[in-house]
Amino acid sequence: MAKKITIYDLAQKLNISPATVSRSLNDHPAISQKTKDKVLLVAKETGYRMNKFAANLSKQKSNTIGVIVPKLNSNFMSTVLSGIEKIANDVGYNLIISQSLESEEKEKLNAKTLFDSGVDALLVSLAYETENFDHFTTYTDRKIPLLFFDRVCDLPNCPTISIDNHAAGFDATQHLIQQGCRNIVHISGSLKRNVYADRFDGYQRALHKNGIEFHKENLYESDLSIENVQKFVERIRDSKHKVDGIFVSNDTFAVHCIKELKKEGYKIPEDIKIIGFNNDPVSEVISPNLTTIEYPGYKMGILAGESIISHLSGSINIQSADQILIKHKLIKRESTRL
Amino acid sequence: MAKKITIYDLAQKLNISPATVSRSLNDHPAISQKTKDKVLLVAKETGYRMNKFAANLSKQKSNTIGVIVPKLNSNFMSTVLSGIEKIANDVGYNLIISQSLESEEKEKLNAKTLFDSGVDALLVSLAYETENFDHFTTYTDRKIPLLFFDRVCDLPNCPTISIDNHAAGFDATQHLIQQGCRNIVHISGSLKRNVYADRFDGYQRALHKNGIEFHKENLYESDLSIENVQKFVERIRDSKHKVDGIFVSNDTFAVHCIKELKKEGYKIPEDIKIIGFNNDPVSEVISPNLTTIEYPGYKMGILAGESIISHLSGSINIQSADQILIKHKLIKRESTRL
DNA sequence: GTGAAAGCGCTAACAG
DNA sequence: CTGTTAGCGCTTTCAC
Repeated sequence: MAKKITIYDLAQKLNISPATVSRSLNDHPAISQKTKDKVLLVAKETGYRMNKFAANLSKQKSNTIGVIVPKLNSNFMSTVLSGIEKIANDVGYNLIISQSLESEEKEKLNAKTLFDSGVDALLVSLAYETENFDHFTTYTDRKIPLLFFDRVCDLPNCPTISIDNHAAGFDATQHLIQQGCRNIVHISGSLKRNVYADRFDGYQRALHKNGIEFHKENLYESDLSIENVQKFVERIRDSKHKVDGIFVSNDTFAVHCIKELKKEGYKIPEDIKIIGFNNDPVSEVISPNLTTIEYPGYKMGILAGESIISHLSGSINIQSADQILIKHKLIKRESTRL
Repeated sequence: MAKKITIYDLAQKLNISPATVSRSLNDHPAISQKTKDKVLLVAKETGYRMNKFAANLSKQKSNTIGVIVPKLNSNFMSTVLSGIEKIANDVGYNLIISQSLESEEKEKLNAKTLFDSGVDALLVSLAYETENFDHFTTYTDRKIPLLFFDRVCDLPNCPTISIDNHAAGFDATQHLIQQGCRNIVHISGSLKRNVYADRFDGYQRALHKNGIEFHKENLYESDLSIENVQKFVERIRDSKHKVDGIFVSNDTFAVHCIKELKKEGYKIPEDIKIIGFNNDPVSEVISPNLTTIEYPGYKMGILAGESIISHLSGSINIQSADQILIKHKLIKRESTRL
């Protein structure tokens, strides 16, 4: 059982040529059903497993898709991956997953490694840091399908999948305003990334539309790691103008803000209303429940997977660089109740 | 730029043999530094990228490690993966990750696919369902390193990495007893899996040691999906003997139990004390904070990665099937306060 | 419908 | 220290 058996072994056993074996195994039309059946049978009996390397080398494709994500261990990202994996697996593709850990350097490295590994396509969600996109030209140059999801950039001919962060940011802020907030702080991630920049933009538009002036000091930019919560809460507490609403670009951070604010004696939502982003499971655990924007990660994964697969199978023209926008939804809960 | 350039091209350009090029590229000791430098230079200039398939085919190894997990999208699992990925990436291995979605069938399929993809090693955390382990013999037969983490099984010569669930279950229960609980319910996952079976065992031992009789009706077995929360809470409410403590094998479930119990009018921890498992981030978000057992996922990932890598590099004898136990820790919080 | 033979690009034993 | 020469196992023209 330990010995590797090749198509030559099968050919010999059956007294036919390796070529015929190969064709049978691949269900080639020009082979009689009888031969195919014979081959398949012996293949099964002998426990034949085809050597992917040889096939790949010969065919120049790998049946694998590379994925680069900032971090594996976030609820949102692993949900997306789960969706991608489902699709890929269903159609017989393997997934090579790597994380950039928010570092541009590592992202470059990952891109290179995955290229060398011969992935047929690449899915990426950008690192916080990334400003330069040259490491992707290797792919675009050779027409290897490249698709960005969530944290996207607008490289030519690269499909993107995300929600309308612009509109989502607007909706979130508008909701706070409707609930009576007038001095709203926005806690954002790196504005280099579309997701945060767009939300911030939506926030500003909402303020503007309601005749509320935007104050620069109401924008808190950070990497959204919860070490910053304390600092930000102090900043809110010490703010000259009483803060009555907070729009946080991330549920985890929002939830920890609530905890910290409660410790400081604030009543949520009476004193300050808070809205988060993502609809992470934590948002329903915190008390008061967190109002948030639903960001359907699994669906995003499914769509990303399907999109890249259809590119690969050539059923869609790669040139038609589509931009898929997934619908978001405002989920009203206690943290912004009147 | 789009043309693929091979070692033959380099050889020709440099007027040396392809073999020398190959050796130089691989930093073979028997090549003069001068030649290496020349080769490397031209390689860089021409944008040479080695073809992994050819190398793999020739070397009969792939530099990839397969991973099968039940679900990608759980905080614990993605944390573990994050650790594995870090190690793998550091030493130049790729990770092919697939999920069984708790199905034995899918696990079998994944194992087969990964085998066909030529992974050099396999890491697996078992599905809920899995009862038969024959799909792994393909690996053991061919001496492909196989390692189980978290949800393990005791196949011969397969290293395992987990915590001492036995002891952890004991500690959790003992803590409840110390806090005055006498009628403790245990909410468990599938007892087919070591992690749950062992914890249950620890629970029973603790009861026994304290002279408390175990009642079968105090064991609630399920798949721990939160749809069951309501049902279980009703069962607790309607229990003949007043339940005063709950040991839940999973923080997410525990947290939702707390929410539901509070709705039912129970005071936590006054009426019922609760302890969870894993130390998921949610455990600190719920009010009252959840007492739990810390289960260091990242560390587990790191160790799993290191262990498999050292097997692969032959520095450790695969036969010495080690069992690595990671230390757990009781984290006391409000949900079990006296 | 099937076979012969030439690669795919790299590695490694064997010579020198 | 470097070159020669076989493969690795599969696919794929081009014949028959």
